[in-house]
Amino acid sequence: MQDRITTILKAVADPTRREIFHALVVATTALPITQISNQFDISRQGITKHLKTLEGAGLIHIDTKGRERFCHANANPLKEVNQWLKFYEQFWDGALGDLSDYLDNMS
Amino acid sequence: MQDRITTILKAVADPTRREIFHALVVATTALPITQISNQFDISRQGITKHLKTLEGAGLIHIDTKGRERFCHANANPLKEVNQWLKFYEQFWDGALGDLSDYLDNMS
DNA sequence: TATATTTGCAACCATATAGTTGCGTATTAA
DNA sequence: TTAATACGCAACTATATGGTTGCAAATATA
Repeated sequence: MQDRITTILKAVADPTRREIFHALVVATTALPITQISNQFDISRQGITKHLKTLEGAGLIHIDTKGRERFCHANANPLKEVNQWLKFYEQFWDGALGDLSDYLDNMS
Repeated sequence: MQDRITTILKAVADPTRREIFHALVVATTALPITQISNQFDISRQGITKHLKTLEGAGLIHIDTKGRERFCHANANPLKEVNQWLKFYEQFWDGALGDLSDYLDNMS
């Protein structure tokens, strides 16, 4: 199908998916799907689709217990993104917040 | 339209675009569009579309000189991705290459 | 046992995306 | 001046994506 890194990047490229992932990361406990979908404006099925994408990227794991399916985040795949980024670090300048950032945001 | 970080992530989520960006990053000189498209199997117009997406994300800049348009990379927007990642670093484990990575890749 | 809750599956829809081809135009070279 | 080169624009196609709804099945509760 596609690259692992591509799968991960596509997963986090969607803002809703990033929100879901974030909610799961900061949640102290694993959350069942309905409870997740209650936090969003889109339908449960919409959420389920996003969860599948996140699961496919390894960013969440789903645990079935009875009729409920508990989701918890796994940030490890992001290490791959971090590694991809690392190479380009030598090509960007300074720390965040310096002049070049200011100039970048002008355009 | 959409978030800056979303625009950047979507730009790099496509493998072809990552390749183009990489080629421009490692090129010592700015490259005209035709020369870029010669390095790929897709049409010049296909490349042009990708270049526009990259430009929209601020990852490249295009300089017109005569009939040619020279493209050069700008890695700075990746700092934003780096910053987004940073928060999740506390939730992943160890250095790259340790046991948990091995386990991540098993699934 | 009857009912309510949590979920998956499938079908469907609209739009975005990755790609193509054809054609016109500006610039450079012969 | 003619021909070749580099490019943008527009139209088009196929498929992916983000979202919906309806329905059936499994599990939990009354």
